[in-house]
Amino acid sequence: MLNFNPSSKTSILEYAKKLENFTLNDKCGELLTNKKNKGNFGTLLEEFYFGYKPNSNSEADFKNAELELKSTPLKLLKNGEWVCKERLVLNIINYFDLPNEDFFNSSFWKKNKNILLVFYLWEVHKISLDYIIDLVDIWNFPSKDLKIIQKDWNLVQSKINKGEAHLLSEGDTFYLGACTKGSTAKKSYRKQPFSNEPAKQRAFSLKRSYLNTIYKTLKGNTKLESILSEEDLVSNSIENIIIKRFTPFYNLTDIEIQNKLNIELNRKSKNYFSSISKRILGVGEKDFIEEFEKANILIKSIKVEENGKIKENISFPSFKFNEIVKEDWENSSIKELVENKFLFVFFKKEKGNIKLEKSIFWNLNSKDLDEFEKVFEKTKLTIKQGNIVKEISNKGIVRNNFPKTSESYLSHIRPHGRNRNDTYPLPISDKKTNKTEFTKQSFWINSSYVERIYKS
DNA sequence: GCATGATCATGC
DNA sequence: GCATGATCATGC
Repeated sequence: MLNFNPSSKTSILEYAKKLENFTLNDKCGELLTNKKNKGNFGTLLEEFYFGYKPNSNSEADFKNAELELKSTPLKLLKNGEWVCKERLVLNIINYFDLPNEDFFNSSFWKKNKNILLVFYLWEVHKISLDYIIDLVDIWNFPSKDLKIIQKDWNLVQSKINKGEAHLLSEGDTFYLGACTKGSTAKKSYRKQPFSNEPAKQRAFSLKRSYLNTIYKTLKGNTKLESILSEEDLVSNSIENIIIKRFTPFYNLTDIEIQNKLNIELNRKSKNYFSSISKRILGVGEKDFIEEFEKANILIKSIKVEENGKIKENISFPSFKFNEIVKEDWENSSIKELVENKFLFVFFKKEKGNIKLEKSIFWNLNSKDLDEFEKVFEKTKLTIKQGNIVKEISNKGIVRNNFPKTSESYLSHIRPHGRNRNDTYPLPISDKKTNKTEFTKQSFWINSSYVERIYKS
C-alpha cells in the first residue's frame, strides 16, 4: 500500500517533500531490520520509503510520471557551507547503442528528463539511516542548460563514432560528464564498435560543479551572471563563443584594454590579469560567471616572455599528507581539479609592455591523466614510506624525494606554503629526520607543458 | 640557465 | 590567518 500515486509527479513530490529535515530512521526506521541498517542511502530510500526494489531499468524509476529518483550527499566545508560531495552518476553509456540514438530519443534523455533530487547531509561518523535530509525537489533542465548538455552528449557520441571511446575524458564536456563507472582495472574494460581498443566503462553524470549550482538554485541562494545567450548556443560551440569575446582585445596592452573597456583596475593586485579576463567576458570582478561555475572552467592567466618562453608553472592548492595517502587516484581531489576545463589567457611581454596575445581552451586528454596518475602515485608512495627527505644542505635547504619537473612532461611537486615552517602533519614520521610534519606541498603543471599549448 | 626549494604580497 | 598567484634564491 503506497502513500502516494506513482503516476503523478505532484503526488510523488508531495510525499517526497515530507522527508525534509528528517532522517530515514525517523521516517521508516520501523521497516528496517538490523541487518539492513548498513545499506547505502539510495537503496534504503527506494526500498523503504518509496517501497520499490532498486532496479537497473532503462526507464525512469517512476515510469508513468517520467520521474527519476536520485539521492546525493552534501558535505560541510570549513567555511560552514554545504556543497555537493560527488558528481551525480546517471545511466551507463552503452557504446554500441549510443551511435544509433538522437539526443531526444536517447536512453539518457528518456531516463533523466525529470529528476527528483534528494539532497542529504553526509557526515563521516554517521550511517545512512541517520543522515539529515536537507532538500527534496524536482529538477527540470532550463533550456539554455539543456542546449549545453545536448552539445556534451553529442561530443560523447562523436568520440564513440570516431572509435575513440577509450580516449573519453571528463574534461571533454561542460555540464554532462562521461565519468568512469565501476572498476577501472584493465580486465573490466568494454568493447567499442568502431575500434579494437578496449575502453573503460563510463556513465553519464552531472558534474559536481553543475550539481552544486542545481542545489544552490533550488535553495534560492545563488546569483550568477550568464555570458552565453541561447541564440549564440544554437550554432556555435561554447569554446568559440567565449574565444570570440577575447579576439577584439588581442594585441592590446593591459592599459589599452582598460581604456577600451573604460575601467580602472589595481595593477598591483595579484588577480589583476584574471580581473581583466573577467571584464573582457563582460562581468564584474566579483561576479560569478554562470557557465564557468557550472562547468568549473578554470581561468589561468599566463605570462609569456619576449622570447616566447613560459617561466611560470601552474599551482594547485596544497594537499594534506594525511589525506592524500588515503585517496585513490580515481576519486582523488587532484584528479577532479585537473580534469576540468582550463581557459588559458596568454599575455606576452613586449618592450616593457604586456599585451593580450591569445586565449585557448584546454583540457588534459586521457594520456595526460594517466601521466598525472603516475605523479600522484609516486607522491603517495613517498609519503607512505616515510621517505620524504633526501638530504639537507648546510644552508638548511631540504631536498626531497617527491616527483620532480624532470621526471614528467606534465606535472611535479613543489612546496607551496608561507615558508619552510608552514607545514602539515605526516601520517608516518620521516625516516631520515624523524620529523612528524613537512613543508606544505602542492601539484604543479610544468611550464614546459603550458608552453606546448601556447605554441600549438 | 634551469630545476628545485623558499618566500612574498594581496585579498578575503 | 590563510589561500593563492607570483616571484625570488640557491645550487648544480
